[in-house]
Amino acid sequence: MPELPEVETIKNELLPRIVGRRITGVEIFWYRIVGYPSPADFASRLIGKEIAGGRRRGKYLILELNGEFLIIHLKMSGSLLLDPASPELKRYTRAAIYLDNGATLYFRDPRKFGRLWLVDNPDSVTARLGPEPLEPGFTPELLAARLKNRTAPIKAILTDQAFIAGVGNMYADEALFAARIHPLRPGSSLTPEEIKRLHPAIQEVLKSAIADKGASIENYYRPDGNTGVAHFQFRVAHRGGQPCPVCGTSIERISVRNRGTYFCPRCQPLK
DNA sequence: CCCGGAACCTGAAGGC
DNA sequence: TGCCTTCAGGTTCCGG
Repeated sequence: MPELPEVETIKNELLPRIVGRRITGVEIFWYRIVGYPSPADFASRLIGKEIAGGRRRGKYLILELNGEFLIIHLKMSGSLLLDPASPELKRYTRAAIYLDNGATLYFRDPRKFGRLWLVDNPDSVTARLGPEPLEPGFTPELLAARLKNRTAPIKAILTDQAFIAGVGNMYADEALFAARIHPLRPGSSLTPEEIKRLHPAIQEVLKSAIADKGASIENYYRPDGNTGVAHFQFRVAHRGGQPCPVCGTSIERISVRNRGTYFCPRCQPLK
């Protein structure tokens, strides 16, 4: 599932190959992946546009098209593939964007949750997002201030995109393990010491995963069709029943807000 | 404002 | 073997 490190990897690997290219054609194979405008307008307005640059905001990829913005969210199972070597990966293509150098950008998404928007102002899509966890503005003090008055489980808070942008299910579990905090602890109950551990833990798990080109759990592929290796570094995420790498206790799996949540009951006690 | 649960999807996995 | 059910999860929407 693409979270911040996966989208960052896609951005890093895709942009050098598409910036400066002009869009010559667009096909939509599943209309509901187009969030705005209508699929027909989306396609006709894209044709002729040049890809001038791009950036990431949370889990969104934003392509700049000289005054307009193509915004992409991969949700659970989406990939952006640029002429992948394996023809197998062209299955589940929901949209194709043809470029003036003969390359094709495939939007692959088996579960059809992904979305594409073509807008004049990116804020119309991303305005609700909280701070970027790897930007200087995300400080321990900001984290502490935002946790006040939050009674939901810390796991649910960390995956709330309005709280922090880009952290999803896997990296929330990894950060809480690194900070030795039980996922069900109410946000406002965290002590100053715990917040001091949690802040760098969030940044470190994200940076480490970016260095490993993302985690290939389920359907994550890089633009060339390769996978990432970050999941081999996971200490608790998706490791239910395996021994904790710190103390050997069996990793537990519980459900928090209907999301699979992995933690070590000994390293992350509820108290 | 904040919290929790349903809905959107479909392939994979498990039960019988 | 095969049908049926359940699960997975990012985000939005809705009710409390």
